[in-house]
Amino acid sequence: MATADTGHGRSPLTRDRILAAAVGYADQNGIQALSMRKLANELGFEVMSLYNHVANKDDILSGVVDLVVSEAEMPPEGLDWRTAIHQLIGELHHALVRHPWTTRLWYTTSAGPARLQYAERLLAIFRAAGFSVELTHHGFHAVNRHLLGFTAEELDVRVVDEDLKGAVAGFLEQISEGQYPHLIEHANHHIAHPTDDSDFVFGVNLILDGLERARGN
Amino acid sequence: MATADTGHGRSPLTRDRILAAAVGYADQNGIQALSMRKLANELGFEVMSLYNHVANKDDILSGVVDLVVSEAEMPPEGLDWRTAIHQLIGELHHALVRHPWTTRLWYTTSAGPARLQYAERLLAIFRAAGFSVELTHHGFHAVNRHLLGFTAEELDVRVVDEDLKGAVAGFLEQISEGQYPHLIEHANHHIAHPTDDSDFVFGVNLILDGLERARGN
DNA sequence: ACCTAAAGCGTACGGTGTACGTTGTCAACT
DNA sequence: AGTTGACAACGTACACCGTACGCTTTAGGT
Repeated sequence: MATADTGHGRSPLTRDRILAAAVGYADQNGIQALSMRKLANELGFEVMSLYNHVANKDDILSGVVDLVVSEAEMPPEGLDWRTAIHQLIGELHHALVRHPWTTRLWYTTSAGPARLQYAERLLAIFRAAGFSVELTHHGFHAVNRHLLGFTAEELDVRVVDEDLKGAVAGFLEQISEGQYPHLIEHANHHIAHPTDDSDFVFGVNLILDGLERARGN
Repeated sequence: MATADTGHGRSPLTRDRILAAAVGYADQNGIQALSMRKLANELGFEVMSLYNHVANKDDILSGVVDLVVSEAEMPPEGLDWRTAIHQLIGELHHALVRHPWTTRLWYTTSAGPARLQYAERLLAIFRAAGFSVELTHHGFHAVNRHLLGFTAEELDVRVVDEDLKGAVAGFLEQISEGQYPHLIEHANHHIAHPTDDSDFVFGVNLILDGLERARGN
């Protein structure tokens, strides 16, 4: 036989197989629907067998986030620093959008190798561009916040989708005629100009421009 | 008797009392420890009695977030727009820090009146300052991202607290000697310069400066 | 004094994560 | 070739979760 098996006619369980199945399940049914039982069932094993390969559910959650992050390609060396940053977090942004449930897991899971590598690279780009440790610190966090926050809000709005006009504008007008005029204006802007990648880029440039001016050039 | 009671010697349950107790419990034990049973026990009632005053647990979670947001005082009218924004989100920042579990609930709960009022006010300040709908849109989201992201990261780091040196720097050096030099530099910066409100303000100004330049003055 | 509507109570159901003891199946060694 | 030991898979069991539903108690209006 080509692969080892357990005698039940299926290849053995693996941490990687478990994590991959978890990502697939979360993509399909949402992260809140993911349970150890359902995941085991998906894989054709019993629940407790998973625990031979992962420590616990938190371990799985941290693992899947890292797996998603690892989908983002690192930019090539030698790029202009602004281009490098745009490429780096653009890649990550797309990975997060492909797996929308990742953002809400970001701050509650521990960082794996892929996330550490991403952070290392982002910091390295700033430093190589001549920014001080101080400004690099601010830039790193600002870019991170933008990445996570933008993606979270984008997906927040996307959930409502077509119901935006009915649910938001209608809801607001119903709650109190004219009490939230700017909120209605804002909602209408969302309807007229759906969020896209150019909004993401705009936010990044807001930060990068500010950093450049902060170091005085 | 001064207040109506149920004959068991305690005043009747109320949505507000439930929400207040939930905030207290979450402050004490963390939001993940909050269950309907524990909350009922805290209040001296049985679980199902809560459901006479709140729709379900999600309703409670949305309610407590709104209660926390309502702690933030609105800035007085007539302020310089930048000062108004700094005051508004500074207040909100402090409210979120007082109840650290709020940030992770932000994007998963539905907005109540306090949150709507906050959004309305923030948008109004931008518009009154003469920003276009378009730039107001970007500004609103950028400031929001900063507020939520900064607070989340700040609390993330605070959890590790004293162990920062041992857990982060030590951990990284152990994982691989010199593989993450910039990450170590970054961690050391965190140790040497603990995050404080000036970092928060720096991030806000990065955004506001960028917006001002974007409209061309 | 009676009736009614609301609030509190208790039980029960289907789900969760995971500890623990048992069983089966390989790999290595005698 | 036979034995043994490690380890993966299994199944049961436990404590907990959110909440549906029916019953009991209470307060207020007549």
